[in-house]
Amino acid sequence: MEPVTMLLAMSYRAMGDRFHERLAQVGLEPLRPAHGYVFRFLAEKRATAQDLATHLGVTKQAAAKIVNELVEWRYVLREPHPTDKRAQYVTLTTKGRDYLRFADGMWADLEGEMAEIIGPERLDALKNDLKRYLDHTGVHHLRPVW
Amino acid sequence: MEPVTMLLAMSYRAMGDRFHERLAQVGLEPLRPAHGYVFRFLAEKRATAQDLATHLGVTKQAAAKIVNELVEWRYVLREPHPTDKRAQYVTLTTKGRDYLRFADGMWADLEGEMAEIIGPERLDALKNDLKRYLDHTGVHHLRPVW
DNA sequence: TCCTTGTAGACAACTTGGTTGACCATATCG
DNA sequence: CGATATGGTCAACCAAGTTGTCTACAAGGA
Repeated sequence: MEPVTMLLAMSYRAMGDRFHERLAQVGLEPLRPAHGYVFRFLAEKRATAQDLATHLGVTKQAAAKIVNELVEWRYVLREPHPTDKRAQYVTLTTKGRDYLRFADGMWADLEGEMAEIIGPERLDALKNDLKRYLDHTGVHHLRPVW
Repeated sequence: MEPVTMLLAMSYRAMGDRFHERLAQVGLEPLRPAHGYVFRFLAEKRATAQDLATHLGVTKQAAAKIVNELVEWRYVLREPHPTDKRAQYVTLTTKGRDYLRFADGMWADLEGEMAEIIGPERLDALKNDLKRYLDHTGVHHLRPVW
């Protein structure tokens, strides 16, 4: 029997691949997981590039690159920081918020698909088991660089 | 509730991190997942660099780099192909086989740890559910580049 | 046999997504 | 006010892959 590690990795990959397949079908830019992480972060609070860097667990330079891409693609825009003239806030555009809704819907679809296959009650049990494992091992935040 | 995708990714990462922690403790070279894949492949059959490339799902050049590292670190060695003067077989050294045993033991330990946390019967169910999902989505082989 | 076509492996240049280091302008604290 | 810390940018580097090219050998006809 295959080790759990493999099964976890493969399942994650399977879902991720299906996600990106559909992304490509819709003709969207090739967004990476890190971008999704940025969107979700920005949806909750205003943040500077440095805030994003901290949240993503990368250097500010790496975060700046990501922000640059997203600005070019019109998913986010920079606006002046009200009190700190060095800093700039990064905020979601309408396109950015639309993408986030779209992505959330798709993840939900994929999870629903899984529920159909293994049964909703098994899915629930599975999620609970994984959460208990994570709780025990003390992993609560995950860098989006996988 | 967090989406399954996140939970799968985080659980995989948690196990992987624990694995590499222990690797580092033992003072071994910083082997990546791809290396483990190579070992497991070589343990079963003799293979050329090209065979490995196909198995790993990367170009032969990328496979050649990996083989070079492993040769430097004395985990594998090259020997002439008996019938094809172009090709070379890559075979595990004793050090390579030792590593493989060590790694297998550690993965088993980590799985045992998970069994303790969520219960052996839940672990079993979880693995079965994931397998059913993978079966359904048609993912049977996974490239080690995650 | 020879000749064409295919393939294993090496070498080099490029790409991607990160890193470190240096710097400027502005903030902040004693 | 002055020393020190911090946000953002620029530039150089690195790691792990890619594509493209080349050589030597293999293999299957004509």
